[in-house]
Order: sequence, then structure tokens, then C-alpha cells
Amino acid sequence: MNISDAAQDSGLPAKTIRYYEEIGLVHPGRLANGYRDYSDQDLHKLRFLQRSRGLGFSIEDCRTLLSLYEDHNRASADVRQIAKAHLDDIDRKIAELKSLQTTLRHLVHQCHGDDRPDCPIIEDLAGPSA
Amino acid sequence: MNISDAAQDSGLPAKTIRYYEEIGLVHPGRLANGYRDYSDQDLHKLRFLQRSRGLGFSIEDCRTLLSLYEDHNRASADVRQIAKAHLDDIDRKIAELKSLQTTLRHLVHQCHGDDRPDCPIIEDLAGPSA
DNA sequence: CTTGACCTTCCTGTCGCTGGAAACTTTATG
DNA sequence: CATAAAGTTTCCAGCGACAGGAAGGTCAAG
Repeated sequence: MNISDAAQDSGLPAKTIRYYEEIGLVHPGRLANGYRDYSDQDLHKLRFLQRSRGLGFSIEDCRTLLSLYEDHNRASADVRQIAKAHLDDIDRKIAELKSLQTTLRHLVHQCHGDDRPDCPIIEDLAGPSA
Repeated sequence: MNISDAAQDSGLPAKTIRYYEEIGLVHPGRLANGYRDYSDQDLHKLRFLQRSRGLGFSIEDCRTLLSLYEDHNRASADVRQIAKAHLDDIDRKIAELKSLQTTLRHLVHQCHGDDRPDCPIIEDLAGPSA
């Protein structure tokens, strides 16, 4: 199977699939003409990567997860630990964003937003008016 | 005032301040020895940038906000629009992250996480087991 | 035989810095 | 006064995870 079909099948852009090969995540064979040739196993890997990336795992996490995926003697604890760390990361990011959201919501709410120059947003950004 | 004092005062690393000059956000004067010399106005701008970046505005947004900050004939509507767009962006990001959070939380919860290989997380990443 | 759709590699750009090297000046210490 | 340490300058490289595009080879259809 050539790269555009693999792209279709996995939901990843061809560019991304080539990049994944470059960084050693997949190792498709080559046809006589130099074209990449994706096996069923390669396709499984690509789909796995598409799903993992879709859940926000870093490429390095994906690399580890992929090796665990292929290791039938894996310990589920290893998988869980990676997922848990990622979840904690997401929790932190949400907390940060919520804090920004609260601040910005207040500022946007307070600004009348007309053609006059006085603006609580600018005042806040300018710093403590003290 | 030299760069490390400006860094101290603004809360920005010296490297970042130099970078901001390189991309045209600040234009400090120079002393005879070639050292940068930050005026009060420069310091105001740096503090403004520190606060704006801290609220997650992009550099380009900061550039616009800075020009509005300095334009005493600005329309607050222009400021508000930028802040509102950024807020909408944050709302979207929070929604995305919450969706990932829900999925990951379920998966992490379902995985026993011991030394056995069977793992709902890996199964989910491998795709519809259908 | 030509057209157009593939495929290949290689290089550049994204965003917002951060780290480091090499060379200068200034300040502090012996 | 000499030297060492600290501060400054410029420039160049790298991060993550690709995306865009150029130049060229290959293949299937009409």
C-alpha cells in the first residue's frame, strides 16, 4: 500500500507519515521504484499514532506507547503511568487556562467597547495603577 | 538603566527583552559603550508586554495592544475585540482539553495498572476492536 | 506521446523564546 | 595597577511537530 492510501486509512497526512518515518516511528518497506510500501502492521502503527496524538500524547510518549503496544509482555502499569502523567498535565493546563479565562472574562465584561479611549483592559495590562 | 535592571524591573528575562527588540516591540537607546539603555517609557512597555504575555496574548496581539496602549485616541472597542477573540480561543482550548481529560480519566480509571499486559488504554489506542 | 497525478528528497518556516560561544566593557578585589 | 569576575554585545543553533513548496522521478489513462 502506498503512502496516500496509508494516509487515507490512518487519517494522517502523508507529510506527517514521512515525518514519523524520519524520526523512527515507522519503518515501511520500499518498492523497486523507491515508493514506500505500508504493510498491515505499519497501518496498525499509524492508526495507533493517530489515536495517541489525538489524545494529546507527545511524540516521545507515543514512541514509548508504541513499543508497549508491540510488547506483549508489557506491564499495564507502564502504560497507565504514562497516561496518568499526561492526564495530570492536562489537568494543570486546564487550571491555567481557567485562571486566564476568569481574568479575561472580567476584563472583557468591564470594557464598554465603544469609540472612547478609556479601557479597563489596557489599564490592567499597564499594571497596578498605584 | 541597563538590561539586567530592566529585566529585574519588568519580570522578563534579558534574553526575552533582546528578542522583543529584535522583533521591533521596544527600541531602547544605546550608551556610548554600546549597552542598551532603558527609559521609563521603555520600562512601561516591557511591563505591559510581561502582563499581556502572561494573559496568553500572542506576540502579534501584544504588538497591537501596545500600539493601542500608546494611542491615547484609541477606541476601547478595538482593545475589547482583541481580548474577546483571545477569550474565545481560550474557551475553545478549555473545551478541547476537557474532552481529552474525560477520555483519559476513564481510561486511566479502567486500567488496573499492574504487571499484567492487558490494558484498556492500549486497546483504546489500537482502535475500534471491532 | 502527453498529460496529470502520484511519488521522492531536501530546504525553509512556524512560535516564542532559550542556550551557548566568542568578544567586549565595566566593576570589584588583591 | 593587574587581574578576575560579572555584565554586555552579537550571532547561531535548537526546541515540537509538523506544513509548504521546489525540483525531479514514476506511473496510469487517453
